[in-house]
Amino acid sequence: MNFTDELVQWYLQNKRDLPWRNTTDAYIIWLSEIILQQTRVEQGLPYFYRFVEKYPDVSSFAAANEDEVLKLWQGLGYYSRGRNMLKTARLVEEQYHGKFPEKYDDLIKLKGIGEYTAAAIASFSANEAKAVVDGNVYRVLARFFGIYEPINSPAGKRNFQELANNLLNKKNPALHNQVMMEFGAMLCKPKNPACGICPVHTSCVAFTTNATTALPVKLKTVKVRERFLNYFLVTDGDTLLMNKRGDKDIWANMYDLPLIETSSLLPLNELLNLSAAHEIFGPEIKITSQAAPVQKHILTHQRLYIRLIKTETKPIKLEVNWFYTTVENLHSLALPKAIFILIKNIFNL
DNA sequence: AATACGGGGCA
DNA sequence: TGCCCAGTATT
Repeated sequence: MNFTDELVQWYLQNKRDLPWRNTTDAYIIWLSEIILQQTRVEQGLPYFYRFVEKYPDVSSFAAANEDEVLKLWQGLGYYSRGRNMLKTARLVEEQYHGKFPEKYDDLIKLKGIGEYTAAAIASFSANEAKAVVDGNVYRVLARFFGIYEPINSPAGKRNFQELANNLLNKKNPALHNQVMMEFGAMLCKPKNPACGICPVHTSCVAFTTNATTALPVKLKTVKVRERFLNYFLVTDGDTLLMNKRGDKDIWANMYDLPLIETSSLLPLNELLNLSAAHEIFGPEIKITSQAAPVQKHILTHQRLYIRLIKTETKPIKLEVNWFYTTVENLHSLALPKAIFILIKNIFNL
């Protein structure tokens, strides 16, 4: 038996009894598929029952108002799904006279229905030969065939869809699609896959090369943190106040200036009214100038908004890592690029 | 081509 | 915490 035939046998013996598998009503399948987008079956199940009960057909859904739909959706997340459903129900009621479309090319045009959902509805309701590729299918294919191409790159998505299409059993697309997803959800799980009882593990590249935990590959979006760095330039022209940075943060052990970090860009007067500012300079701070406009500085994981505030007020208290140095001596201190840029024009560095 | 959009389960 | 879940729309 080949790969997919093995999985069909596994499926027939191990599948869950899920309510949307007992119908070919495109409307009911649509309900289930929208609810299950990025949502675990166990979490979506109670919502599915409530929606079917309240809106047994497209016409009743189309007659609902948005508040009502969103109330029923409450707690499920991704609320645009609910809003899009109402739009789609009304459009189907109008243009399809209440009969939910079953063809992929019609479905893909509807709000809230993308490639996956269109393929799912078309195959489950009318056995149209379209292969579904959801998170489960990505994982099963990446592992079994040992594909290291990222599943969330445009090229990767195309290639996995193409592979899924080639694998699709054209005689029974509905069964094939259910098999692939159920296998991924129940056995070839993201964590702790049950390879020991897997019917195809001897021919699975990931299993035989001990790479199940490495697959599928997913490009992680480097999440960029925003930080607002308010530096104070305390100088008489010949000396200035410096800070030696700690070893945990960016620019570890390098030198910058007295700093107040905020979680947003504060107006200058609000900044100077912070208790942090008062602790350093006392209640009366004389600002010479905001020496530079806010500078944007891009790091790999951080977006820094940096500004320099020049003051004549001497701090009433020095932090442990603060010290006065001469402008001459700046040449011997390791300054981050952003800090160097900030002060180079002031001291003709 | 990236990012926003949610809440929950799991290691 | 970080990852992932029967993805899609928007910028």
